[in-house]
Amino acid sequence: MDNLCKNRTHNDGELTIKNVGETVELKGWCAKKRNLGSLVFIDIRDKHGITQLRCDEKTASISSSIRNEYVIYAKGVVVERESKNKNIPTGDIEVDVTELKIINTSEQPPIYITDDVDAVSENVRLKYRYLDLRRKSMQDILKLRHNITRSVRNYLDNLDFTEVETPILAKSTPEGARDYLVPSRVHNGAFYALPQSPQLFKQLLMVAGLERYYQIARCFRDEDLRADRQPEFTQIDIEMSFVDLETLYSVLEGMFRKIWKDIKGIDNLTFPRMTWNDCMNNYGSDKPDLRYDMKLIDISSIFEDSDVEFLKGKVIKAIVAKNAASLYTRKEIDGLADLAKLFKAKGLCWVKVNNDTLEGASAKLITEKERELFKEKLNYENGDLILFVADEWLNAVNAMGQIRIAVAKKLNLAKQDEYKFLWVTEFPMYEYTDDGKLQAMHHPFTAYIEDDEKYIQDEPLKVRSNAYDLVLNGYELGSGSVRIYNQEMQKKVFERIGLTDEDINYKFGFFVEALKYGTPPHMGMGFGLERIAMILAGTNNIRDVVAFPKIQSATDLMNECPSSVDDDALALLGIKVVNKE
RNA sequence: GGUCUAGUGGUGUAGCGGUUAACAUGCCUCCCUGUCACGGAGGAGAUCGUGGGUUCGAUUCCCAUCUAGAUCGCCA
Repeated sequence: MDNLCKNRTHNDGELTIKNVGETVELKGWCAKKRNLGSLVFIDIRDKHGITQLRCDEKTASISSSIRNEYVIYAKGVVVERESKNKNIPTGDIEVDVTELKIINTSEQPPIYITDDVDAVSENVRLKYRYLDLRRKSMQDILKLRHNITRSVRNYLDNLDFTEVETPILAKSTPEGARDYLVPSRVHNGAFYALPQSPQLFKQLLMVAGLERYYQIARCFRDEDLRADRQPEFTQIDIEMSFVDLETLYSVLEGMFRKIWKDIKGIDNLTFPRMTWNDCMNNYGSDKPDLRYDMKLIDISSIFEDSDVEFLKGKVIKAIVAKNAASLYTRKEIDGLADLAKLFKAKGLCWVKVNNDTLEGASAKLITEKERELFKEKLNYENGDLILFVADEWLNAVNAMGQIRIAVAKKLNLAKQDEYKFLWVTEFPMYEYTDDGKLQAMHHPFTAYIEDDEKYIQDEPLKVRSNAYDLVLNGYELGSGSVRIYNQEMQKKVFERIGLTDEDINYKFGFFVEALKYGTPPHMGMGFGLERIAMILAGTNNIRDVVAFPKIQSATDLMNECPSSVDDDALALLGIKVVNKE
């Protein structure tokens, strides 16, 4: 067996017509065997590619017993093929095998290793992830992730950033997402929490004087999963001291320019900015997909004096879906209405434009006089479908934002290979929870815009914060903010959300303490690595860009975690499980 | 926790109130010297997710449940 552990002379993707005549030794997996009787072709595969082995009578006894996914060794001479395969780089040659050995056998694989992903259900792929990852497309994605982080590290290293690892075992924070807890053996009844983000640590590194920090940081959130959300994920985490916001923007834009240049060869990215308020008004979303336009148009003024009760005095937002009238059946429009209702709108109005007349359920709501203004505002043409919602401002924009997305999807407006970044700026500082309590929209260490200080007491929703998101193609890539370094401002922010000194001390004691010791002005941002990878890989499923992902129930189908542990282990931790499944 | 969708040989699908449960691929045996998703002949392999109900009869209809996905809530 020993000689089977020797190096191979070549990998399985590099032999070409230039190598003809050379004696080579290859190793890899049997990807496919084609048995023509006394002549057998075997495709040997490693991470570099596939080479065809030509096995005749000399090796018949071995070749006959080789099955898919056996690990094999082949020695032979590179020869030009009689019939060539233009589809693979090694298609001009084959190896005329003189020596063939089985290094390892394989059970019949539950999945066939092919790049036709649809050939296997995702659950089977996830259960046998190590086989799934043999597929070239999956290995390409792992390399893509590697290339992203490599670009990030290269870029930030050149700008004098220091990568620092922050703890995985940390202190539970009482706000935000649910924490994953880890029981302490030494201190029974006490728990570590896995970090939701390195937020507090990176700010402490600014207090410490690192000035420029980054980390490819693993984060954990015990919340329900989504197509773009995993309970553990990786954040490109960045923080800077002694810079202004423009500098931060340009550093971060430069990082994305480098990533896209390195990976896609694209160097014409632009980074427009829009305030949160404009964004909500124009697109009904704080993460709009700008690959298509179809802005929300405000037509409230047209119906100010309407006799129709549910239009009068309401905020009315409309979209014009170009040439969509004939594409939507009544039933499909009803589906859109259901969607609008799901987002708290009371209903959805629609009209189709046909020969300059308005047709459809809502046409009768619009008087002759209003029609002129309607036409002028919306600038519609024959064949267009007009959809609008009348409601309170937030409900109207939210609902129409969702309608805009749904219509764009049906009309296939977004191009796969287009990349539209957007900075969304000036997020509100505060928001109300469902039970009527005021809370910080981002986090309570975010600085507000000083001009708005006058609103804090009486009109807190008008206070804008120095928080910003970077959005790409409808995904939130990351968010960040200018942090509070001024004790007075911090006090005001805490006070307004009703935190007493006691609360503050209990929740953020060590952190607030640290900020008292000469905190420099600082700001930063965190980006979801998986979302970046998803977009670059052209997938809309985060599991595709994670080597060993968890499914919607937060379990791992391969290693079957989480799992119960034996009573001794629990006793050591002072833990008793009450409702054991 | 809510809503919607799906569960049929190893894998991917079809089907239907009464079928020998179909097809492809994979697997096994045999034939084949130019294949490359090789081809040809034959064969094995499925209590149709689970439990109840309706029915003379259920894989099919109904209810429950489990599992998976999408989504709302949630994700400061």
